[in-house]
Amino acid sequence: MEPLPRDFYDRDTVEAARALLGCRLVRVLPDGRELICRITETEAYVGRMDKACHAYGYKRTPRTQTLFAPPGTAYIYLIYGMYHCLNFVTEPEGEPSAVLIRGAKVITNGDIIAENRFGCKMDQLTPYQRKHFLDGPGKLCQGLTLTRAENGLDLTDPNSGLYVCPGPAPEHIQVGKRIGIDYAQEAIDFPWRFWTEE
DNA sequence: TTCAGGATGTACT
DNA sequence: GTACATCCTGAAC
Repeated sequence: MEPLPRDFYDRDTVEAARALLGCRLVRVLPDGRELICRITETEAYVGRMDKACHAYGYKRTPRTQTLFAPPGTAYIYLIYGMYHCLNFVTEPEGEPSAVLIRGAKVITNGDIIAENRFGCKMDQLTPYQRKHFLDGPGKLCQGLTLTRAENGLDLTDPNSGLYVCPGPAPEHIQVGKRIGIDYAQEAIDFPWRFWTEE
């Protein structure tokens, strides 16, 4: 399948966050194996005016540098010292904005993802582990072996190791406040989190 | 099913 | 030194 073009990301971040639900996230490992899942949960972050965004007010630091890259770039950072979060840069280059990928469902190679997450095959997981398999940003990155080494990858390049393909849009989309941004004052209440049960 | 606590490193004040 | 776009475990209910 063809990766989504740069145009897909070159637009309003909140729109992009909605549009990404149902799309296929493809991670190509160095050995060529493909881990594919369906995006089920996203959040929008807009540096121009959103206090929850790392690059709020166009703040440029070594970490936020990637947010100023062209749309369709992967922004991956370390959180809480142990986990990583995957984002897709959006809007025209120079507008530091991105969509956080918060959750997904496995489509192919679940056993490899389970190995990355828990060190065992899919069928060894407890019901709890299975139910909450990739329903968090840290879990997703752990399952797909995404770290800061993958920060800056070009999502429109099928050879980059990480790209996104179109998928069926979900029929029902839920909307709510974003998670874990209690410090962000008025931005706490922005309804910029989107998810689907499908 | 919910809850508290700890793990862990870096960015930035 | 403090906060952080988190996750897992184990105990209580």
